[in-house]
Amino acid sequence: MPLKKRTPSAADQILETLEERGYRSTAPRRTLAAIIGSQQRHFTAEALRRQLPPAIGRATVYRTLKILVESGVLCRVMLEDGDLHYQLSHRGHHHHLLCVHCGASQDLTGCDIQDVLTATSARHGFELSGHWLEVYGRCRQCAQQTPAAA
Amino acid sequence: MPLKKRTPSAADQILETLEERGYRSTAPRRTLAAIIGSQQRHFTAEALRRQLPPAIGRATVYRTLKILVESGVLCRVMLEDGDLHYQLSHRGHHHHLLCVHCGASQDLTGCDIQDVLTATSARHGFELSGHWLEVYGRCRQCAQQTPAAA
DNA sequence: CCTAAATTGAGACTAAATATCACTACCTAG
DNA sequence: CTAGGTAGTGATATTTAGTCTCAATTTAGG
Repeated sequence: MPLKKRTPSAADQILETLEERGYRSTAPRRTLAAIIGSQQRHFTAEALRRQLPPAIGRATVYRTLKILVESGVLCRVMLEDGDLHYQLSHRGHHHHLLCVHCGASQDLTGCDIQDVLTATSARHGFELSGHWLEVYGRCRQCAQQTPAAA
Repeated sequence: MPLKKRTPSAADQILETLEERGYRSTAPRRTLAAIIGSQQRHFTAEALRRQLPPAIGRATVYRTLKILVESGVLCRVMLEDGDLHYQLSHRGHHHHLLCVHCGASQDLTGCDIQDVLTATSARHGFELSGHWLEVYGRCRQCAQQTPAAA
C-alpha cells in the first residue's frame, strides 16, 4: 500500500471506503461523510440529521448509516438507556468503554472475553455465535474531576 | 427464611414484590402478573399486551413493566436485531445465553467477566460502573438438531 | 454527450413508547 | 362501613425512530 499524500481526513477515508465497495460518490454522501467525520462523540441518526442541511432526506441518512455500518466504517453503540448510537469504527470486532459522564468512548483492547465466553458457554451446552458487550464507567478525566461521586 | 406454604406461583411472587415496595394491588396488576408469570420465553411489551384483555390500557402495561424492571422482577434483554425484550429475572446481575434459533434463554453463571473487565478498564484509566452483555448462539437442543448449520 | 442504473428525497406509513388528564378504585382513618 | 385523598388507570394524542414507495435526478462510463 503506497503512502497517501497528507493524512487523509476521516471524511476522505469514509468516501474512499464507499468507492472501494462500488458505491457512487454523490453530493449527499460527501456531505454526510464530512459531518460524520467531524463528530467528536457517538451520535444518533436523528442527531446527525439535525446537523445536516434539510435538503438531505431522512431516507438518505438512514440508508447511508446502514451502508457505513455494513462497510465497517461505523459501529453501533448501545447506551445504558437503550439508545442506539453510532461512532467511527477503528477495528474489527471490539467493544467500547463508554464514559457515562462526558460521553467519550474508547475502544476496549487487550480483552480476551471471547475465550472466557466460549468456555463458559460450552459448559452450558451452548454453541456460541456472537455477543454484544458495552462497558460503562467514567473516563480518567471525569473520574478525577468528580472523585468518588458515588 | 421460613419455608413458604406450597411453592408460590411466579405471579404471586411478582405481586408480593410489588406490595413490599409499596405499590397497590390492583386488578390490572394482578392480571399482568399472571400473564407475565406464564411466559415461557422473553417477550416484548407489545407481545405481552396482545395476550392481555383489551381493557388494560397501553400505558398500564408500560408503566408496570418499568416498575417491575426497577424492582428487579424482570430484566431487559437485547436481541441481536436490537429488539428489546423482557423476561423474569432470577438473580441479581447476570447475563443471558440467548438461542438465536429457538429463542430460549439461560442465565449465564460462573462467569467472572466482571474481574476481567475491571482489570482491563483500569488499564485504560476507566472507572468501571457497569456493563451490558448479551451472548448469542444455539442451545444444546438446537445445535444437535441442525448440526454445523453454518 | 447519452443512457442505464444507482441514488435521492418527499412524504406516507409503521411501530414502539411516552404524555396528558379526567376518571376510578384502593385502602385506611374515622 | 363509609368517606375521601391518593395511587392507579386507560383513552387518546403525541413523539420518536425508522421503513417504504416511487417519480425525478444524478452518476459513471462508453
